[in-house]
Parts: sequence; C-alpha cells; structure tokens
Amino acid sequence: MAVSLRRPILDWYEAHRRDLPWRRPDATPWGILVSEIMLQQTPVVRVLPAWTEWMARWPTPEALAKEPPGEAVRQWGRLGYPRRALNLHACAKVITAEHGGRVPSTYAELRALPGVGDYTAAAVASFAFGGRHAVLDTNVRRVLARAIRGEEHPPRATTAAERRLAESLVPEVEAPRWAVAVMELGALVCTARAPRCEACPIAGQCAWRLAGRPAGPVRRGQRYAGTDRQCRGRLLAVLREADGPVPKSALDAVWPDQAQRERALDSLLDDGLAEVLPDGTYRLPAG
DNA sequence: GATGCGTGGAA
DNA sequence: TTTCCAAGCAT
Repeated sequence: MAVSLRRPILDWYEAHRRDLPWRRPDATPWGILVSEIMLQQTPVVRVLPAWTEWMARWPTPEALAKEPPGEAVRQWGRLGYPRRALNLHACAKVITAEHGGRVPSTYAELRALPGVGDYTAAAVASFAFGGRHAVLDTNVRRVLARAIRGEEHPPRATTAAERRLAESLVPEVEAPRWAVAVMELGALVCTARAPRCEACPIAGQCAWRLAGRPAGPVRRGQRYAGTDRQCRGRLLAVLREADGPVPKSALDAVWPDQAQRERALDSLLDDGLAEVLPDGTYRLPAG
C-alpha cells in the first residue's frame, strides 16, 4: 500500500527535480552541511545566494574555524535566526579540532554537532554520505499526512507514528534518493497552500485528495511585530552593518521601548551573538 | 511538549 | 493590511 507511493514519486523526481548547487556531484559534505543549516526554516530562493557566497569565502570547515564567530554572523546577513551562524562556526571548530577537518559521516556524530538535530543529522548522513535514514522534514510530514492519513496538515510536533511510517518507507537501496524525492514533491507540488494536485504523481492514491481535500483546523502562527525577536533583529542589524564597535546610543536609536530593548540586548549577549567592551561599546563576538 | 528564535515573499 | 509559511533546534 504505502510502499506503492515510492516508484511514482521517484520517477516524478527524476523528471522535475531542481538543479540546486548542494545537490550536484561536486558538492562536498561541508557544502551540504552548510546548506542544511541555512535551509532550516528558510526558503531555498533566499539560501541560494547566501550559500554561494559562504562557500566561496569558506570552502572548508578549517577556513571558517580560523575566523572570529562575529564574521560568521556578519556573513549570515539577513537570512534570519542568526544563532545558526554561530552554530555553523562552532561546527567548523569541532570538525577541525575533533574530526581532522572532515565532516563526520555517521548520524550519531553529526547529531552531536551544535545546531544539528534529528532532521539535519539524517539529511547530511544521507545526502553527503549515502546513509540509510528516515529524513523527516516539514515537506515529508505534509506529504505523508495527506497521502496516508488524509489530513491537510501534519501534527504540530512530530509524533512516533509519523516516524514509524517514515521509517517503514525507507527503501533498502538508494534511500537518499527517496528522501530527496519526497522532500522535493512537498516543496514543489504538495505545498502547504494551494497544492498542485493535478501535477501530483500520487494523486490517484492520496487519501486527502480522495476525501475531497477537507480543510484542517486553522493554525495560528506566532506574531512578530513588536516582539523581542523583532527587537533583537534590529539590534543585531546595527552591529552587523557597523565596521567596528558601536556606542549604546546607536542601539537605543532603533527601538523605542527601553525595557524591551535592554532585555533583548541582554539575550543577545547571553546567546553570544554580541559582546560588550570595557568602554561600554558593543560589537559582534570576536572570540 | 510548548515556546522562543528572524526575515521576507505571497496570497 | 494581515496572515501564513519557509529542508528546525534547543530548552
């Protein structure tokens, strides 16, 4: 039953896959790791230029490990979730110090790297090293929720049932190709909004479509305007765009609520995304 | 397990 | 204009 989804999805992938630089044969494990970190909660179209520039500047973990973490944060630019830049820098340090400068190849070693969770460890182990893992991202979860469970959206948090299902579908051979194929289907056809069922290779066996595409419950997203997150973003942008340390007044200027501003700044310091010098100026982390 | 964590584009 | 969402992770 569910296994019969494989062949049409694999064939569809061969015909419709995007040519992404981290999927090319010459992509390195480091390049693939960088892409996976950048792609966490971030659209491909915005990652593409950022990845190209990052890899041109730091083609190896060793190259990045030599730099201060603040340079990673600066290069990160406006990709969002800038702690990922710190994570990538920390990955580079660990890989250089503990793995001889080579990205480790096993799920367990990858999972131990900073900022590498279940998804990213499985993805890198699969795509960079050919490992056989269930790669369960938001695209795969949505495809399976619709095709198998007949629901518009997957549960908020990944369930044991979802994981069991995903693992049951991993083929014995060419598991990485299966993983990327399902992800691609979710990204291009079985999208969150306005899915293109007419272009879907498994439309004929999709439980959700066969049920008439019933709408799921409304899902409430997190607000952003006025939050600490937005405030942190404003403050960090000042540090990122400055050549050197900035006076506190430069930070005060970009957010009116003093209490919130102080709280956000403290959290940036706590996270290691900023540091304060003895003279009271602020900058990206130097060491 | 629920929250917090950036940013920008599309509907 | 507002809302939703984009290859998640850590706490």
